[in-house]
Amino acid sequence: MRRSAEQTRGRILEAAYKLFRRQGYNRVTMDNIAEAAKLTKRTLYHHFNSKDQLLADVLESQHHLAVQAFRSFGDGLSGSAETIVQAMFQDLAVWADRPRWAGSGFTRLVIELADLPGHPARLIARRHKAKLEKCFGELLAQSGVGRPNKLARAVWLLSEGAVSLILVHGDRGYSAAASEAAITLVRHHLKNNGPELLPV
Amino acid sequence: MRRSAEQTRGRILEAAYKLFRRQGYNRVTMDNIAEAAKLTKRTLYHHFNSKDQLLADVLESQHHLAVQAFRSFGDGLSGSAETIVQAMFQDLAVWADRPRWAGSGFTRLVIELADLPGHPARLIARRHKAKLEKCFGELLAQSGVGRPNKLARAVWLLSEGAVSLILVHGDRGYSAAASEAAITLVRHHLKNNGPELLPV
DNA sequence: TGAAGTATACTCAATAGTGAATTTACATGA
DNA sequence: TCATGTAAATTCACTATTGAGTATACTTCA
Repeated sequence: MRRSAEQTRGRILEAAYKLFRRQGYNRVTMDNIAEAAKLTKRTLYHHFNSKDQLLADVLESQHHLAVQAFRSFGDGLSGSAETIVQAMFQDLAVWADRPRWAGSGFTRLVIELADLPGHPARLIARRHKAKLEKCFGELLAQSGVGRPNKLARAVWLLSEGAVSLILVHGDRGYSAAASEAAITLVRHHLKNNGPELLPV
Repeated sequence: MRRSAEQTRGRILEAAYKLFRRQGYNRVTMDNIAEAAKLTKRTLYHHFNSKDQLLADVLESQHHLAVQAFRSFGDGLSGSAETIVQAMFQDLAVWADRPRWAGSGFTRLVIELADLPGHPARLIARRHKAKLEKCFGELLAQSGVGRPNKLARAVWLLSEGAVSLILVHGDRGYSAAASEAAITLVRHHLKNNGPELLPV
């Protein structure tokens, strides 16, 4: 089955991501992944050198998917900064409401590996979060707000906080609270940094 | 050494917390803990039935310590809501600046166990976070602000977000951004909910 | 035929938990 | 006051299992 290599690889990445996202790194075994991808462990090792390597590749591929998803989310919007932020938290609420939701796979894995600063997965996760924050800033810039990156960061903080606290409490109320606080910040920001007539 | 039981137990709890906080649950072994507490694994099992049980007891004891610490933090303050919030983020910045800081042990463990909703450690962590948020609300109430719990939650979200993002990026700039956003929220809140002349 | 892909069946180390014996500190009786 | 019984505290050496990674052989397609 020479031709299916890429396909097999994809199937493994997908199965591995599902498991890592839900159960973290340590509690997922290579056997689990093999079973989920419907092949044997030996085949897994044919495609990936090690568990760490697999994790890194999984995050790399998810990174691209997430950036794409964010871009298409942004393309669907074309309103004020307030509209954008509202849509974002709306999305968060829907996302966090899924049955066995267990937070962002990236955040989860970074935290699990928090004491291993040099781990490749951490570097990828870091790049990922930075990229999304940047994309969000660009989206806000398009809406014409001044100092978009500053606003993006503040809103991003609320969103990350909401993810953490929803996980801890299982209470989606935190999403609404974060949304409200974010809107307040947006309005305040608009007053002080004004919507620029000529977006930079 | 009949009398030292309580002492030994304490030593174990302390050593276990240090390890769990830094390395999470799965990557810490009972042997590690025994070694850190300078005793054998069998003694560990004399004091605690299982690793899960130990984790639960560790969090329980840390919960009490953290609440005490927060209370004494609160007692040292007696200013406006703005002062309180500023002090809080100042504390966060100092805390996160410690050499091998790895975030809040509670958040970390909850996230690691995110897919095990019934785990006793999660219930304790949940109670813990709720309690701290409540204490924070009470502190704000003392400063005379209206709807203190609402403000507390918004600020708390920023603080949790900052912890996450500092962990991901190792960049303390997030603490400053969170602090600034929090101050903005406080001022806005004071304008709309006014400092009540007669604190409820 | 040959190389990519897959399977069976293994190795070796690590780890949660245990069995049984040993030591220690205190309470009690003489 | 001092021997001594006793239960708590501790140790050493073990089991059973799990999990990352591998040796080798078989299969399929170009």
